[in-house]
Amino acid sequence: MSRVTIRDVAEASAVSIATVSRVLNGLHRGDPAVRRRVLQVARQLNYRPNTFARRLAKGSTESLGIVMNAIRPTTDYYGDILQGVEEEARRNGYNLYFSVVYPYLRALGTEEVPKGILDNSVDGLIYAGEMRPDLYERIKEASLPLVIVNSYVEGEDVECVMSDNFGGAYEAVRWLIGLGHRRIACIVCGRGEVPSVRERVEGYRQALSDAGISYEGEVLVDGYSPEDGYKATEELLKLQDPPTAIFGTVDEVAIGAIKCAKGAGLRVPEDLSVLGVNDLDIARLCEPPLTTVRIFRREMGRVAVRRLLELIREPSRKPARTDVPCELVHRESCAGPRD
Amino acid sequence: MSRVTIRDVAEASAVSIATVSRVLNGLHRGDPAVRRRVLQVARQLNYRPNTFARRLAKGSTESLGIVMNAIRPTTDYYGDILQGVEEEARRNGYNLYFSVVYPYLRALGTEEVPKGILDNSVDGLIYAGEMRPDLYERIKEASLPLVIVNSYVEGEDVECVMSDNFGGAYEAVRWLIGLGHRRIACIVCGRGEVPSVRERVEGYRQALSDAGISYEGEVLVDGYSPEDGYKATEELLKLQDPPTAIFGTVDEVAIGAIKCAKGAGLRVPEDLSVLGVNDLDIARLCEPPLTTVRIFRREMGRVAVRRLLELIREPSRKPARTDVPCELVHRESCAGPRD
DNA sequence: CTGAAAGCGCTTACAG
DNA sequence: CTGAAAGCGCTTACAG
Repeated sequence: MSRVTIRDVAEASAVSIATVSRVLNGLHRGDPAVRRRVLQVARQLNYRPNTFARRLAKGSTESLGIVMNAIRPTTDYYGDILQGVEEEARRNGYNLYFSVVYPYLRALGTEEVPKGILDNSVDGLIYAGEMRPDLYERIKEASLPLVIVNSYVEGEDVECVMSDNFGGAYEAVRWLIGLGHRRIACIVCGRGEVPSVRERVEGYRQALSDAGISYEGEVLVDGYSPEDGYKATEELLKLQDPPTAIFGTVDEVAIGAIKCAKGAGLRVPEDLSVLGVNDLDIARLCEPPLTTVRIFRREMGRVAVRRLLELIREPSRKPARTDVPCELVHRESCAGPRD
Repeated sequence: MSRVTIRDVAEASAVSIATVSRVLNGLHRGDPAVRRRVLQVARQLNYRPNTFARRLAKGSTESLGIVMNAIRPTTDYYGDILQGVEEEARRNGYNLYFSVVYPYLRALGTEEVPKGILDNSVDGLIYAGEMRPDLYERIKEASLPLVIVNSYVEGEDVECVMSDNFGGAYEAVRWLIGLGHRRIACIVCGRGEVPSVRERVEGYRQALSDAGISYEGEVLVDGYSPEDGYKATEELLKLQDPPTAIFGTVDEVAIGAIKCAKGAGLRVPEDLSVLGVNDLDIARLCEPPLTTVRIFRREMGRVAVRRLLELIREPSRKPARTDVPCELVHRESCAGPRD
């Protein structure tokens, strides 16, 4: 690219490269006229320092890496996290390397790990989504500072940023109970195997039991799609004691539940209340608009970067979990039960 | 991070650092036993070459940058482009720097340009979205190889990757005409000021004029949201000769149009056909599911990387435009007109 | 084939 | 305060 180096600037300003370096780094304490001259020459020559030389000399990369493990990193969920991470990284003067872990590569038995992320080109790593064990091992080997977003590693002491899944679910279901509902069902995505969903289910259970309610309304589904929610709702409506409200552990299944209910001739929310989690864009657009537990995804991304920078500065710090609070968003898919 | 250098590996294997370097780069032609030994020692020592030293020595960065200019880079549209770019960059052994240009920074008068992207840390740049003039100037100054996705710079010779907006719109509207529609309206997002929308409108017009139809049905709206589509449709339905079909230049406005029509007591598609462009996730989920012109966003991202690598290898190549073909996706929001 | 050495473009003690 | 010099960790002609 640009072929002008610090040497060119030094010659043209009649000073040493050391002085140029100092001026450019704001470390120059001498004659202001010299300072001004160097700056002007640098601008004139369109000088751009070589990042790699600088990093080699300084020993720090001034870069972070983000790795996302999501079938599709383009949904609101991961996309918003990414944006939060980018914002906060930039605010702190860090570049950001972006990479994706493709689940299908694992299926193929490939050990593919993002090139350049584990090879010293980064001061620390943010990992969003379910952690792959092989990757975790490599990160540990490299003793790379790490923050996981929206997941963690069972039995390992690792820094992570989550939303307050338990609290959010608990509040939401308690509110449903306050509306008069007793028969509240729960659609459990991914068979409840993922931490975030599991925690939401726990919040749901706790709210019921704190209210002295016992109701057998949990349905496990494999995925996270409207179709999954649809099927689960079909089952639920066949129950001898069908629910008056459904808590979907994810907006998508809640939307599938609405579709199914409407197809069965039920009105939402008059005949059936439906509640989601996440507040994706579609939650606002569906009919009726979905009442849901909002998760502050960008904030989670920002917090993750802050934690990571702390970890980089103080590697001995004990890893901890940070919960970003949720918020119940009232829209039109919930009301009191009729009976 | 890792403190073991090529020198350590050399000592432990009793060879020179030159040999280690050759072995590690697959350039070693000597004794296979030596090769094996070096490799083994490197693994044992958990040696990771310092990327920055390597890049400084080689003179190439093996990195690309992607800059996205979107209010929210997390929608399907830009998210999918990003994923395509990441895939193809990785496939070619390149790291990817990610950055966002925030429109509000421009509004604030800030000249904020992604740090580290223009300062030699990248071999080339992919820019998705509307190009900011100040940024374009800086990229030109740095003579950084550039590919723009989903936009271009008026009057400048710049490599770009677009979807075939004209062709996609043309085919879609022609199909609507084949169904028997004559009064086909068009909701023009962003007042038609953005290239992609403008091209879609041109395709719409051409299809009408090729069929000998003249109908005054274009409505300009400011944004790209369902609300914009809703308002536009209110206007259209008040017309003395209301349309029997509406072509939304973007899925979101098409969805707003459906909502408005249903609210006004019209059935979709029986009383009004609605057509979108993009095939976002919501197109499948709304009611009725939206017939739309699918844009292959990931493919656009992949193509952009290929073009960029060509440009890097052959900087004298004349910049050109690549169109990724679209595809009409038939769902349930369109039918023949009643009258 | 292999090693000693120069060089990539910076930063930063170290003298002066 | 400022310059000459060493050093960051690699790659790669250049000799041998």
